[in-house]
Amino acid sequence: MAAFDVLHAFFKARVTITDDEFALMRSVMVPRSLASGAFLLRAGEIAQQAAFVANGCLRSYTVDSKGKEHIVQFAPETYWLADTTSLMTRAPSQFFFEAIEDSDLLLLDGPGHERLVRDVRGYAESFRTGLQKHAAAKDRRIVSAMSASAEERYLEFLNTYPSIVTRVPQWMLASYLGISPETLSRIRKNLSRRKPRRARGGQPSGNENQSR
Amino acid sequence: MAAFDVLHAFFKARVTITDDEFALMRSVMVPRSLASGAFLLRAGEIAQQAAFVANGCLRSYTVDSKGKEHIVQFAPETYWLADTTSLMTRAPSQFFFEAIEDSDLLLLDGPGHERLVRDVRGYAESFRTGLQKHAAAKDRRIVSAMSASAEERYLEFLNTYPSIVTRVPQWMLASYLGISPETLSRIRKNLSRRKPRRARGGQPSGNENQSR
DNA sequence: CGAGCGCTTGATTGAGTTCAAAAATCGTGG
DNA sequence: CCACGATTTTTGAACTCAATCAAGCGCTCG
Repeated sequence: MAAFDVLHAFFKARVTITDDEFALMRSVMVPRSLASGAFLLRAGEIAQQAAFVANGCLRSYTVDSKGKEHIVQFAPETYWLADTTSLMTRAPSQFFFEAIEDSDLLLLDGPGHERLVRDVRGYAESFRTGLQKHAAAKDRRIVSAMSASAEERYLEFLNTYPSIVTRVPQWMLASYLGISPETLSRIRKNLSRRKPRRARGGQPSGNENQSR
Repeated sequence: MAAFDVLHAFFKARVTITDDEFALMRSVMVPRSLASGAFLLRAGEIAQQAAFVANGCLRSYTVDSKGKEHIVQFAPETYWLADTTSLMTRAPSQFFFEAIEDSDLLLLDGPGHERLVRDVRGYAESFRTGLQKHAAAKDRRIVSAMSASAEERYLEFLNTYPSIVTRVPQWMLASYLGISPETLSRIRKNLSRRKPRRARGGQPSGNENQSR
């Protein structure tokens, strides 16, 4: 599906938006494609715009003082990705935004965002609720990182983002969960022993139980 | 200092605000005092308002599935405290907000907030930058929780919130850092051996260097 | 077709937890 | 102001989870 169609579907599913309003969005957002492995932003650069992921998937990560990568977020289709701190303060970013699949993005710079907040009611609304959900998710992740075991965190992730698990390499998942690839491999082995996997060619089981 | 004076100082230090605007804020925010140990919000209740802490200190915490407490945030004077999720969705909160010192608050309900966002330029501005800073702090805490050792996290906290360390009991600090009280005690012992503390009353003995 | 990358498996190690109990500190009533 | 009980904090010992180090295997992609 074309990038702007994904965007349109995204908003129609959440808020009411007129054709005029969408035309405005279309005029301020700039399409851009990234090949898998290409970067939208590197640490040290100053972020120029936020991105709506229409197709594909990106990851954002930091590199800590010991040179180790830590994945902060995955952003598959219909996710937004931005370093708002760098964007607003013009300070160098701490993050890398890298496409991990061939991806289509729609970019929105600071003035464009202001324009949409002012002139597109549904945008402002969706932006606000998005921030709020995002903040709540971060709180949960903090508590989970500090209190849950590696296996519990993996199972949580499985429940919360079932679609992502199948798309990203295991070592990225491990990085996101804050565990070593070896540990994740062992966790999966244990789980598949205890709760045996459905056979690999069989009927679609249909039970992707929805998270809340 | 009286609660509204603290609020006034808070805004004057960050944005420009007219007397009329501040009069409006005064009219929509409701003072409330909490004795140490009293709750502003309990898990299961629906949050009714955000709070500005003018004096004292609160903590917010959740209780996980195993019945263990996890402190999510400390809120000393000039901090804001709110469960925006519960506030906006009218869903039961996951959090407890408890005063850990006798505290003076100024409460702001949903409509009051909307009013201020609309009519007080500086409020909307400060609200937005506040959200942004808060989100960035959470990202840092996530990465830190996943990558740093207990000692590193403690030192980070010491640097970031030096004033809080002296005010809260150690077991609360441990809960915030996601480590056991015993571990925090041992960390402090090690640090004071390595980077000797000023002596408590007696002669400084000189050489504490009995390394392991 | 070979090299490298990702995943697995095993062995070892270490940071941090848990359990238990002593020592220090705090607050409250007499 | 002191004493007593209740929290906190400290200390010790055993144990656990997950990291690290080290091979080995199987793909794929160049």
